[in-house]
Amino acid sequence: MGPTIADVARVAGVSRSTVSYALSGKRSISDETRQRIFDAIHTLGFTANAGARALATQRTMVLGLLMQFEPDEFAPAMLQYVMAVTETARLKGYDILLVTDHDGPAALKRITDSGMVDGVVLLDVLHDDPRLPVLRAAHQPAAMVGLPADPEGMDVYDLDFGEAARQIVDHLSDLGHREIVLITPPKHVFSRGGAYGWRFRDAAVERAALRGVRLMAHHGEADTSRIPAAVNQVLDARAEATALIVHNDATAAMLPAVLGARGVSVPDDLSVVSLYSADFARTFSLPYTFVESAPGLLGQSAVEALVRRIDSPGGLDRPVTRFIAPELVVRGSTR
Amino acid sequence: MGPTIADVARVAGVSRSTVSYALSGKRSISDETRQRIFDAIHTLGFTANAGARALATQRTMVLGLLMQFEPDEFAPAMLQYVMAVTETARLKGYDILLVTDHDGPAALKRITDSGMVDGVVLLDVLHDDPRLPVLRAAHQPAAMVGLPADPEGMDVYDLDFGEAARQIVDHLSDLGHREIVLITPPKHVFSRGGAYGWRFRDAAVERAALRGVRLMAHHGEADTSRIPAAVNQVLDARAEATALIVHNDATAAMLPAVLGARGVSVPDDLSVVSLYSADFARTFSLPYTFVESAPGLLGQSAVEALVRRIDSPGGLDRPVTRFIAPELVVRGSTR
DNA sequence: CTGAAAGCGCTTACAG
DNA sequence: CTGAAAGCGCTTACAG
Repeated sequence: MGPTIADVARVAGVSRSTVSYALSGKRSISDETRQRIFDAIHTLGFTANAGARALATQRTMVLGLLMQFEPDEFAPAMLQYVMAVTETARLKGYDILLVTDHDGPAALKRITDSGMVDGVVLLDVLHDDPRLPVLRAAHQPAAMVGLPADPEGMDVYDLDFGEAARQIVDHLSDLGHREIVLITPPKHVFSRGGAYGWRFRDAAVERAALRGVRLMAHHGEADTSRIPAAVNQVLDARAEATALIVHNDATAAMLPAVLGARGVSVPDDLSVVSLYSADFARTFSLPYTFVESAPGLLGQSAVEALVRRIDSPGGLDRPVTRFIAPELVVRGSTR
Repeated sequence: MGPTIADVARVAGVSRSTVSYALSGKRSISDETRQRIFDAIHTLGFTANAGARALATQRTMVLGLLMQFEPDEFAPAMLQYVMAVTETARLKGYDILLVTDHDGPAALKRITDSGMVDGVVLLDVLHDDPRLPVLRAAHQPAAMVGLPADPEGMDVYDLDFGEAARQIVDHLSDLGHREIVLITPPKHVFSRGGAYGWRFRDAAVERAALRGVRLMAHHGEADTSRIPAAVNQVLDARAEATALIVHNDATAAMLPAVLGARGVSVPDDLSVVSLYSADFARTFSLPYTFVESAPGLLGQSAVEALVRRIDSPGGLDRPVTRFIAPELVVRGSTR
């Protein structure tokens, strides 16, 4: 195809190894020689072949990004992870192989065994994620977003959902609310093993009890077309509730329309707090007080940890589970 | 790292070439030998190294997907292209290298010159797209979604926006509407060179003139937080209008809330037609009559064309520009 | 039906 | 400061 390192060597009148060293800077080269080499590189338009380099160095400079677009998932939020991951990877010199196969374990095995990537980022890790056994067998560096049951040996980054729930309940309780409704992620998120669902809910329930507040949790509706009816139903059933916590992107996105149609004004009739990213709020023009879910920070942290681990193969530092501290952003939807 | 083809050969008691041929099926092998080979492969857990294979075959089985997440873009719609592209690629045996660099031409040159991919899919191609010169110089198979000024030598897939506009105008005109407002993509889409903006608008204007209908085009607002005000302003200025055409995802997503707040009921007070994908409509629970923008079909077609071209390097068939025929889906938001 | 060997395009000890 | 050579792990003509 394009020119090879041999062509550059010939034009510059040096050996291939010298060209290689000029490229990598791994040994000193006389100014004059280096000049000739880079001139040759320029006139030929040479770029090193990635495959050959990977074969020789055992490094592909590619990271795998494993995610699944569940058909029943609310996709817009996923995109923010993708953006953060690809951007951070590029900053560190890596490209991203995007893997969305329905069969996650098989896909992971494929890209890992064939040496296509130097490491993998797993998104939306489940409590008992079927990809983890594959990962452990593969002995590939990995970083994940989402807390598995057994994070041993893995770098895990996730929001501290428990703390997020406590902050929100405290905030509402401090304001005097005594009847709170919580809309959690849809049922299938729980049964699939999305731990963030019950980590948030259980902490909210516990904290509410501690503070003498009544908090009732309801599953959010997965089918967007049925969300308005579902929200209305919950609100009807809990007429005494003065505050609503929404831990579900799809419901949050539709809430202004639903509450508007219902004639409920926020925060006069109802205080509302949600959990999502500021970007998400902007896209959907959501005005609610919220806890930042920090997809950008999580994606970035995961990639940085992964790259660090790739760079120190010995494993200098032990793998960590790190919880991002949640941050409550008051926007005036509560009183 | 893992076992190599040499390990398999040794265990099976054959030569490396025989193992390779057993894998590829490119020459006949005795049943007994093949059995021994696959046994060895299984017990060793062998998977061919992708880099080595790519170096030998000049094929990486990876496609580059080039897209930009413009900060001012409404991202949710982008995701549907990504899903269609990755899914179709996998079906054809390819993986996807996701490239989102802000400097598109440089990124394209990088992955192309280094031989990381066998071909590229360009999304959101502009009228005078700076990536095209790079592509032509690279001599890499490519397929694009979005119509460039000069598609010569390129496989281009795009919706027939002109026809979409005509169908919509005809539909409204047939229903008796004589005053129509069109909200186009934001101004920056036009100045950036997103041809779909003016292809739709110009066709709508022309068709309206032909049918004796007044049609006023207004740029959509890019800043989501300012969309409600912008829509209200347009509607105030065109109080006589009985129909609204929305060619802007962000505005469409917020339209139910905006019209609801305004007390406008559809289709009694105003007929509404939009242009988006059915998936998008579902995500945002949009009830409007619309023309399907077909991101799934476009992404799939582009990948299939790309793979075809990769497989027939001679270039058996000439590159084509193919417009997907738009399809009007009546949902009862017009009368 | 099978094997020995060259080659894909790099990197990196080993020598000088 | 620079070069010759081996090696990374595959594939594929060339021979038999």
